[in-house]
Amino acid sequence: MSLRHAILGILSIQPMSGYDLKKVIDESVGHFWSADQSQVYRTLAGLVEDGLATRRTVVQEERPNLHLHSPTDLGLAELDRWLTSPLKTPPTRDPFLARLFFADRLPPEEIRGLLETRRREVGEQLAALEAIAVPAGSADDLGRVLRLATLSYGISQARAELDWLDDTRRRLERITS
Amino acid sequence: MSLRHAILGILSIQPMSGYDLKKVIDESVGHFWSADQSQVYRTLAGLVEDGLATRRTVVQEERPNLHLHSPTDLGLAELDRWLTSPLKTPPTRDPFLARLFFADRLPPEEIRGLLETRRREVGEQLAALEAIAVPAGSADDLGRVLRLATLSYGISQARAELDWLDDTRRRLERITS
DNA sequence: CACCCATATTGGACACCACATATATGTGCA
DNA sequence: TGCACATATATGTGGTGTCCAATATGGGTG
Repeated sequence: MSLRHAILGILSIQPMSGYDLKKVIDESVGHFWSADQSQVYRTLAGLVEDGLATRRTVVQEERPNLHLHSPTDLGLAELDRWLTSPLKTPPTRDPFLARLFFADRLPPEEIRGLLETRRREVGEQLAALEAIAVPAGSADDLGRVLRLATLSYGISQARAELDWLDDTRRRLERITS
Repeated sequence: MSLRHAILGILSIQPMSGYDLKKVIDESVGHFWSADQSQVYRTLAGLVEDGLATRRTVVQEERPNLHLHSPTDLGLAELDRWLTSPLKTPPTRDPFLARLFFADRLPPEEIRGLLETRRREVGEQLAALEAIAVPAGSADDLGRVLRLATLSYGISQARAELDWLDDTRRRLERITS
């Protein structure tokens, strides 16, 4: 369960509501983490229940009330504990590769279609990553450098995949022609 | 739920028991798919229940009975349907990047530690991929080419990540020195 | 006026999966 | 004798997550 920690991390930068959190997750950390809206609220409730965060209700007259969440000292300690705990890498599980593995059941043009669709998707993904703006800051701001690094990770993986797609397409053409 | 389809795919190549299936998954498709043992049996039971596979019991005197599973025509049809159905790419969810994103809470040497640990892991992963033997076959066997492609995917992604790790480490050293 | 969108939170149902544990037995090693 | 390991299947439990839908209201567009 790392959504707890991702949320604690975001709240440690800026206290916010579940609604804001969902938006920040989609926009700022969406390239390496995602969360369902209802899961955000449930996780937030769990954090409060476990004493890792506090909830402050802000009454809004024209809107539903806002629940601003902040990490407690316990929450920040848990965040730091997580940051240095041994990390168990989740097993890769890639439906695209799964299909490609069994794709010899398909006619060659369908296989080409699989690769072309993937090329389009990865291209779009790459464009999206390159469009993400990281707030300006001094070049030696550690936080900024780290956030840029997570972005460039995605970009370099996407580029490598495009190269691989070219290679693979070429190899397939050689044997299906 | 794609485990169903991965299992149907494997069974379409060779009927086998849940026990064998678990081994094949770990050894042959482990670089892009994994499955818990109990999940394999449950999924297999589900496939039989839904008429996508049949179970043939092979009585063994000195061992527990073997349940050999084969896909039915319906199962093969479902496999082919899945192979060409629109593929929804699951959101990436990378705990390592999540940590790196918030790692400015840590002292610089801990951040270096994160990167070094990752470097070792990716290096091991790369070595494991390069060690996987793909059964020999003619160079124009479509299935073989596709299976090699899924392997080379993992290899190219791992290499790109090693390059990125070098870059990132260099950038961090420049600002924390 | 009707409709959709944005704001904001919550709950039910269900899927999938991991972890632990149970059962049964043969082989080989110390 | 005892232990671990391989073969082989199955269940219980709980955690994490998605999908869908309900609720409430203001603002903008057709």
